[in-house]
Amino acid sequence: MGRDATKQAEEPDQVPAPAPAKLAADPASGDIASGNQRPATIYDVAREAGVSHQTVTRVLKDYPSIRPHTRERVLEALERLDYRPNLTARSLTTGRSHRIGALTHELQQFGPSSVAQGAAAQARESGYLLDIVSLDMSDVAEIEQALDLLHQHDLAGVLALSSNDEMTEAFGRARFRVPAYIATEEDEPFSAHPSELTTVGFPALVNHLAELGHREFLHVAGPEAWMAARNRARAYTSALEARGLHSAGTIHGDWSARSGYEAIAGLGRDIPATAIVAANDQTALGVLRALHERGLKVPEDVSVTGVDDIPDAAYFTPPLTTLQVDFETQGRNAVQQLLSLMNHSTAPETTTLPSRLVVRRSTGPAARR
Amino acid sequence: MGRDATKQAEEPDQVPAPAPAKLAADPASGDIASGNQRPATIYDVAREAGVSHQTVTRVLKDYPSIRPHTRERVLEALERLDYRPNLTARSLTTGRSHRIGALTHELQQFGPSSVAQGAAAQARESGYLLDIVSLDMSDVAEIEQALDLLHQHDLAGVLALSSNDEMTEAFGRARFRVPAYIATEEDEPFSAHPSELTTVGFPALVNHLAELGHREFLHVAGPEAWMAARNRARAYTSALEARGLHSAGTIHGDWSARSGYEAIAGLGRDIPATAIVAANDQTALGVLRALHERGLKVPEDVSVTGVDDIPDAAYFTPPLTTLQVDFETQGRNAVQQLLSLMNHSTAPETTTLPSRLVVRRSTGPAARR
DNA sequence: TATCCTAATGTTACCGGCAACATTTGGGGC
DNA sequence: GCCCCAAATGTTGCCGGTAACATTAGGATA
Repeated sequence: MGRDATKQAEEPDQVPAPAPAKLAADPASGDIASGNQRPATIYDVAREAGVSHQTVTRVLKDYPSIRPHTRERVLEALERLDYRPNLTARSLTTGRSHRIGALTHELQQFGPSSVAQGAAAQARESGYLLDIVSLDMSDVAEIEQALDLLHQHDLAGVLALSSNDEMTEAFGRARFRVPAYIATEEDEPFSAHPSELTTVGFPALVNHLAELGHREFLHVAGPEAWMAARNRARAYTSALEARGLHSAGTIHGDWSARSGYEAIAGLGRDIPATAIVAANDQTALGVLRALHERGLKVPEDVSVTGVDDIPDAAYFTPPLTTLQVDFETQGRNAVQQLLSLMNHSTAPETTTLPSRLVVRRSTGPAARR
Repeated sequence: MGRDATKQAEEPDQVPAPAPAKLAADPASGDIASGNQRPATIYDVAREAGVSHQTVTRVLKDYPSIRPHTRERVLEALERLDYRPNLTARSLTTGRSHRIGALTHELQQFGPSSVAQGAAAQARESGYLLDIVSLDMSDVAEIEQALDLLHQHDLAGVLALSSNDEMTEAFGRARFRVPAYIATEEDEPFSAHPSELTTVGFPALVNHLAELGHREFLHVAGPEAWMAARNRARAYTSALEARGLHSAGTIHGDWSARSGYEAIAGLGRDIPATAIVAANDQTALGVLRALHERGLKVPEDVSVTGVDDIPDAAYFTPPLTTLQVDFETQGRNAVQQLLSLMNHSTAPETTTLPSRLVVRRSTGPAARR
């Protein structure tokens, strides 16, 4: 991989570290006004307000029976000392933390990182922090080791943001002491309802292609061990069947442009389809490249579609027709599901934006063969 | 460290519907074999071994003076009860946690997410967990709110993984109680050493273009508020100057393909350069698209280069000449720097792979104008 | 005004580890 | 065999909250 880097440091009040560069941290030394060295505890507040620490707790939790006068004083003390609860201490007694562990894979990819982004945002809004552990999902042992690590950290729940069979297996084996949830794009049996891609996306995509006259399709899928890949492949197939069309085949790739390229490069002299449906936009990019090198024009000779609608897709050559996927909402939903498990409440009806078909220039009338 | 892994792409999943996917909460049955309901504490272990809890602690920390016989028994008890330290409790007393807060932006972008990935991996290998907070960096108030949240969570340190001026400002204002470190690609004054891009990458890139006969260059940069964008722009300029060449201008974009497209689309009838140096590959993709729509051929009419070497770059039309950037190592280094700050040890000499020039087909001999 | 009862507030214990200090060993020197 | 001291191990207290239980205070009642 490449390289390059830079960095620079910064530093706190008390750390006499050797920091090379310097970033303003604490210009002055004697902080009188704001920062007291150690953060205030409920005991400090109690002393300040002239009450017991328990009363402070009660005020903090809006306990009903507290005399207005007392509450007033406590609130003032809280304000004056700029009290912030120590979440660590709280977790220790309550046994509940406010952190959610999230396992993910290949964070560089647009999908997973978008899901993570959404999950992190939702977690934050719900008062949680998301601990992200990115790992090599092909190694069950590594996944289990990661789960073990998460356990020690006393999390409120564990989330699997992107998942393949290994992850499912590791999750199945793990003996969680906290709620755990696997977010997946797969339909049954993992999800009560079929995914938007299955119900809306692929049918719309196939419809679009069929109306352009295409009758022969080829699918370049993701890795078989991935639930999302299987699901998309299945959605592809069933959408074709629903229209009485037939797939000329499915080639498994690994979501990358390279694998899309190789899938097409590996075909014989003739391409057995007029439309190539890639499982994601990256793969489609590789397909476009391979077709270009074969001297085939898109969409005049072959139509190509992707899934995801990554920002770059609109700038491919040609711009890619694809299915939008709302990753961010997926991430948010996953967190909400987990939170509902944690609260033993019924799972909220999550809604995802429908998987919309975005038609660009990579699809056109089927070529006469 | 860096496993190079050419990646196999991957991709997330979508949680379309509510459907409690799979969850494993403790079946709450009688776990006999492995999992005891509550995890064992040092007190449990002490009882099991017939010693005091403090002796257990000593064994755990390899305290010197412990009779072999005693140690033996404690070790056995630890094993038997499958003891795992409760990190929360430990943090409470020691005042040090094993979590690092990381602020980042636009996690969907390849650069930031790769940095995050590397940082997460390094953190894990060092026994830490990375708490990622992804936020809108343009809002100083939001950054400060996030920092506040992080503070409550009692972290061992705080890291800014991708940074612009707002982030710097917020960091400067924040009164950290723990070490904090800003990872950035910028050279002085933020980094002791100039970045690899400045010393190696851009000179090599400009050299390559100059040898192809290019004399007129255009730079499509990242957003001005981003340190990395400024740094790359500066590296570009100084590399040109070093060869006595001159830049025809710098247009600021926002790292996206769209901004690359608009930068070129917004130019007048003539493009004032034979080589366009984009600040990153995405921007370059947009540039390629815009040139294509103008009927200009790459590299026959104009040469285009990027920076980052994202996996897709090799499949652009045409495949992109670019500078490799080792984001993962950047992330790892940032964590190491932070850890050294935390330990009051001298900052480790971090090494990054040099920024290598990857020549593909988007650059060629300068067109006669 | 004495009595009760509940509202209001205070005290104690505990979560699980760690550290300071206290106490018990055991082996060498005499 | 006795003493002594360092080695080996034990006890106590504390980190900052929360919860259970205890106590006090004040108004209503008699």
